[in-house]
Amino acid sequence: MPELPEVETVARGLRQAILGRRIVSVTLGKTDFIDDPSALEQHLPGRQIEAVERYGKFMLLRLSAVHGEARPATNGNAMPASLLVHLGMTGQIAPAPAVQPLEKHTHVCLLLDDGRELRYTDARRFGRIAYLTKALLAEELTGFGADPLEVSKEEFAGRICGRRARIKALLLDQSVLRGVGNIYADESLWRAKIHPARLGVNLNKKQVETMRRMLQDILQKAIVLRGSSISDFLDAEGQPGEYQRHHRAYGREGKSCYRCKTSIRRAIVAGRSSYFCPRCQPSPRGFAALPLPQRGKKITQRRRER
DNA sequence: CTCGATCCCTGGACGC
DNA sequence: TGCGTCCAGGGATCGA
Repeated sequence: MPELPEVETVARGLRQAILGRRIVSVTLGKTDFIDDPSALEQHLPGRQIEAVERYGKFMLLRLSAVHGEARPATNGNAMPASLLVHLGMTGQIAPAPAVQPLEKHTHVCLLLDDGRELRYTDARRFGRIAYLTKALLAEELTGFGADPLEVSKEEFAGRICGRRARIKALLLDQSVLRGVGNIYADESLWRAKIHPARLGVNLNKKQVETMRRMLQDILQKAIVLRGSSISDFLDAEGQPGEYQRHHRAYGREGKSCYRCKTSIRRAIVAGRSSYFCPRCQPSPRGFAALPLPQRGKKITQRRRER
């Protein structure tokens, strides 16, 4: 669930909290989501966290070179490096006093030089952590698409127009745009009044540009509100975001459209639940929404809104 | 090139 | 109360 705004929020929090700290030691729990667990234990201690960056849905902790002791500098392992962190669905990363009891599903603890630990918890372990040298990082980041916040009108059009894939699939494709996930795809499609199942090739220039502007506007507003907390997203200070209060489509099946009062419907597009207004966002020929679930379902969520 | 299906994983919602 | 089932979904992978 963490998408661009949530990851940006976490990265900003981390920047405030741990910049300049040195990693003293590494403790690992389950490691099946870590590229090379022993590389963390071997190469993180002694390095300083010099920067925290976001790249799409990834966070990059930039690490200093290892200095001091003469170390065999094989494979550039004493050189500056990065810790790549993807939060997957349920990943959380935040500093805590080392004496504080561990949350359930804590799988990585980086002891810092100020007595705190940078802790990574992830119930579902859909996240990813990797220690990467400069060369490996460069390789890792090739093939990603444009930053949706920065992408120009021309480049965006170039990446959408002419494609035979559904617009929803294109928005979710990290090699087209980096950082957009299910929530912000649906929200921006609703704002742009475009059905998620429309094909890129069938959208006109004006629609594609509207799509880009709505996407950028929504992402910016979501960052200001520190992202959306649907189930369990918390930022680096352990605070939930507020943007879920502004959702107009995502998760609103059966509720009325904020523009026209028609019931929001759901369909599976690009393998994901997609929420849209059947009136504001007319579907392509022959594309049917899922039947509305009978009353009695999702009482809790229905009541919780606003 | 694009598609859908499948897997990974756990907690929470739901039905009986 | 408790148990089984389904769903959430980013990303990798595979076959069509």
